[in-house]
Order: sequence, then structure tokens, then C-alpha cells
Amino acid sequence: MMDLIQQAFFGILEPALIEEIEDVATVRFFNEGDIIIDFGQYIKVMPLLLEGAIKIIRQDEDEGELLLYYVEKGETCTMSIACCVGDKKSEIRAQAEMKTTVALVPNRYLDDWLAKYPSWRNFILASYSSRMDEMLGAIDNLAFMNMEERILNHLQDKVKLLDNRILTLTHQQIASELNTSRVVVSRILKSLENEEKILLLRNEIRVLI
DNA sequence: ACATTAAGTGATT
DNA sequence: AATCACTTAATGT
Repeated sequence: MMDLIQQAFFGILEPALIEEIEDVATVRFFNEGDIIIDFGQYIKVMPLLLEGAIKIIRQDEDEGELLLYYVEKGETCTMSIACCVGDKKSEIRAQAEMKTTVALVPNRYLDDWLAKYPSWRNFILASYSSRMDEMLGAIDNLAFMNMEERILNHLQDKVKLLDNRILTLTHQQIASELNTSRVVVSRILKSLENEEKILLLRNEIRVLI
């Protein structure tokens, strides 16, 4: 079971560090839809993704939601690092997008390893940098794209993530993730279908392009 | 057969 | 693009 850590981080983190992670981390499993971290929670562990993917969601007081980005195998949630260091509440919700395995490292190791392992330092910096890029992507998405583009983009992201052109999800779920209404999603999906970019079935969308 | 949930649509703002 | 109100279709019990 511990070689999941090997498998996910081999080549990213140095062997000595991987061994140390194996010693101190707890491995946890989540099913699709499980909430891993919620708003307002204090984070005392940092998650390393071994298998699957989790989505990071921002939420407004009155139920408004917006998907920010996905965390995949071999990555960590940068927000949780910020929370660990600053002893702050979580600003986001992390929810399993599929069956997911996570290694949880108690935050007291975070500092030690920064000094001790160059590969850890690189890993943390690289993950800040790539998260920043994804955030910019999310902002561009909001600011410069219309709903049709946003929806198609979102569907294609999911296809890539799940490695499957057939998506099992409802219009309502898409609406929540993009913070719009179901009716709007339905109409746009219908028009995408007419353009032969997707195929619609109940609880299922096939992405053709 | 009935209730529930998902999706489609016209009209209005 | 959002909301309302309503219809239709699929699915679960």
C-alpha cells in the first residue's frame, strides 16, 4: 500500500524523502463526492495526491460556488500549505472528483523538509507556480469567455482529467461548478449538440470534439 | 401506478 | 444570462 507513494512521487521527490513520508504520512481513501477539506476548517495536515483527482471550489456565503482547479496525482493543494504555515482557516473546499487516495503529512514536517530536502523545496515552489497559472486560467475564463466557451472548456477539462469522452453528470452539476443556472446550461448544451460538438443523454454527455 | 429527479422551452427582465 | 413557470421524459419504489 505504501508503494503508492513511491509510484506517485518517484522522480519528483528524492528517495530519502519518500521514505520519510512513508514513515509519517497517513494514507486515506475517498470516494467520488467526498469532501476532503471544507470551508473554515483548520488544516493541520498537508495532502499529497496518490491517485485520482480532487476539485478545489471557492464558495460565497449564499451558496454561490465556483470551481477553481483540479489537483491530480503527484501534486499537492497549495492552499493547504498556506493554511498550514499561517495557521489559518481554509478558504476553499476540496472535494473528490473520483475515487481518490491521499497521503496526509502532519504540518510540522513541512518546515523541516524545506531545509533538508532540495526536491521538497522545488516541489513546493513548482506547485505554487503551477497553481498560480491555473488561477490565471480561471480568471481569464471568467473575464474573457462567454458561457458557451466556458461550458465547452469545462467539459473538455473533465474529459482530459477522466480520460473518457463520456461524462456522467447532470446539467445542474455543471451549473453549480460554473456558478450559473441549470436552465442556461441546458440551453447551451442543446446548442452545442446542434453544432455536433457533443451528444446529450440523460445523466450523460459525450464530448465529440 | 405514483413520486421524484433530470431536462426542455417560452416568456419576461 | 437569469428567473419563472410549466411541460415532458426517465427512473426509482
